[in-house]
Amino acid sequence: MKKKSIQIRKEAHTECTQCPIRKLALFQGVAPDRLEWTQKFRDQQFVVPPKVTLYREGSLTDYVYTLFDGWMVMYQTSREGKRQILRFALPGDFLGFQTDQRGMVSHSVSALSESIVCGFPRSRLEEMFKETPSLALRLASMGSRDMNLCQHHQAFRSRKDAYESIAFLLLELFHRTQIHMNHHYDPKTNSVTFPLTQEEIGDAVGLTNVHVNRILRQFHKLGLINCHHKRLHILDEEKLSDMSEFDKSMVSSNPLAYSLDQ
Amino acid sequence: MKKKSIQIRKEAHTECTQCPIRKLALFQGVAPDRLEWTQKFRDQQFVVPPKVTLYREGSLTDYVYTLFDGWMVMYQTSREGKRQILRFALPGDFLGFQTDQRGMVSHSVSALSESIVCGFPRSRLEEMFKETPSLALRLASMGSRDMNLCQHHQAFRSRKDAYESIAFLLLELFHRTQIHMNHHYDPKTNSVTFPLTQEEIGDAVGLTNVHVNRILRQFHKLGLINCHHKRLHILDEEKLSDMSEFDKSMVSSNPLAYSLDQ
DNA sequence: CGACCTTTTGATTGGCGTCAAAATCTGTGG
DNA sequence: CCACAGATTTTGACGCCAATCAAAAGGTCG
Repeated sequence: MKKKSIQIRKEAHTECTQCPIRKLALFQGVAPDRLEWTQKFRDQQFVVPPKVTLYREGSLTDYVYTLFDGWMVMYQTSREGKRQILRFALPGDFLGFQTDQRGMVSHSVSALSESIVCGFPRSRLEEMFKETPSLALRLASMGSRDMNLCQHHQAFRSRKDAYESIAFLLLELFHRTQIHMNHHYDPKTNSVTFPLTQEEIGDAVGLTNVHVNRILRQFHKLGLINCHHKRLHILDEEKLSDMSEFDKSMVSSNPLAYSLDQ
Repeated sequence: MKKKSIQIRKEAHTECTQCPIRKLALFQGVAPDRLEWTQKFRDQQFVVPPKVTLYREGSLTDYVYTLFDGWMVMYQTSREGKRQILRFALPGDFLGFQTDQRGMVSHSVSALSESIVCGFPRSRLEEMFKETPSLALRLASMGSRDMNLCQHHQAFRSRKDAYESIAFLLLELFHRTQIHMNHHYDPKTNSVTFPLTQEEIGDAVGLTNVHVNRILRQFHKLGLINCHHKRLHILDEEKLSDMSEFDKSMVSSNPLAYSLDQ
């Protein structure tokens, strides 16, 4: 196990332009004066190199995080040491809020590609909610989106075969990538950067890498996708969407309760 | 399809002693004066007869609910009309907060046994959060518990075989029932009331009723459980717990972030 | 160039779905 | 209290999707 230590960036000021907090989903729609106020709480930015773990399941974390750039995985480790991927975190996602009743996070988070995260002291969350109640609602709403996705996976797990599961995951990531990482999207080829290995896809949808490979080859043969060199081309979104019952609205970044949104 | 209309109880005052709001998980730990204040928002109590739907997926609900008494199911309906059970709601559970980005609830809720729910206007949630920020945190925490459970199911879905899935569900319900429905628990026989059919179990864990039956018969033969007449006896919790990697802490009712709890 | 990771392909196995039918339980009306 | 209809449980035979085992063929990076 390679284990580099996490680097802490000095002087967050210079980073602001690179990663304007304004663009992050969590803070969208918060009034500008409030926004400045929340900036006070911003604590430290980290660079997390690939394969390095941000936090490990079972630990008592003092921080919650916002992912600024990069791809990360949220996973649990089974008794036998196998990695169970819960979901992939993309820029704008919030990490580490969920804990069990002892305050321990229930999953680990590692970087797939070099990632930049922003830490926020957990102890100040309540203070922040008091000042900016809409933030609490927004956090809850992001939680709802995650919950909806998670529930969807749970509900359709055994009804879905390998084709459906994989098609769904590809579309989910394809769309989520476009929402917050437009610079990675190439409209000419309808493709996005896609750093996952087939094994990681398998760990996410609950299939072996071998079977994932068979399905992907099929998709390629049928002219639905083209996936090479860390780049995913969607050639026939229509068909993929049909076979997986994928609904864009499920990955929308702003699932706020309607009556609270006005 | 039988379809009785939902009865609305007049004069909530008389119900207070029956279903003291003080005991509900959502309001545990809230200061008494605040508690009175939240009572203002309590709106209507409903009795939902068995098989009647409280709300249907895709609707714009004006209320969120707390389940006071009874068993309910949260489910989604697939394209082919099959019911996909997400989870079972037990007294103390909060229902209907999650919505998608259009404000529509993503699941339906129906009563398994005669149930009593308490409606709360969604439009007043923000107001309430402002007055009582800890309530927002508590709501988020309950959401975290659900999310943890949901994630667990998602993560281990394909690693778990039928034995493990069913053992886990039985233990989950066994413990959750004890938390809020102690009057249903019989320490003599280590049993609880258990209104689920084998088909409902199957819909929840993603197996056919036929296969659920085979597994339950096995469990019975091995002396692990005894399930008859709407009553579940746990005979060998040790073995069930081992085989399903069940952890009591996952269903604990008070999963509040540790650093916020003081 | 060599070690290691990832992708690809084939052969075999097994868990669970599907289909079918019988047995048992439940409750409702006469 | 019995009778009967519908729901639920139980059991058997058979088939298929994806796991497992094995091994070869690229790819990538130091």
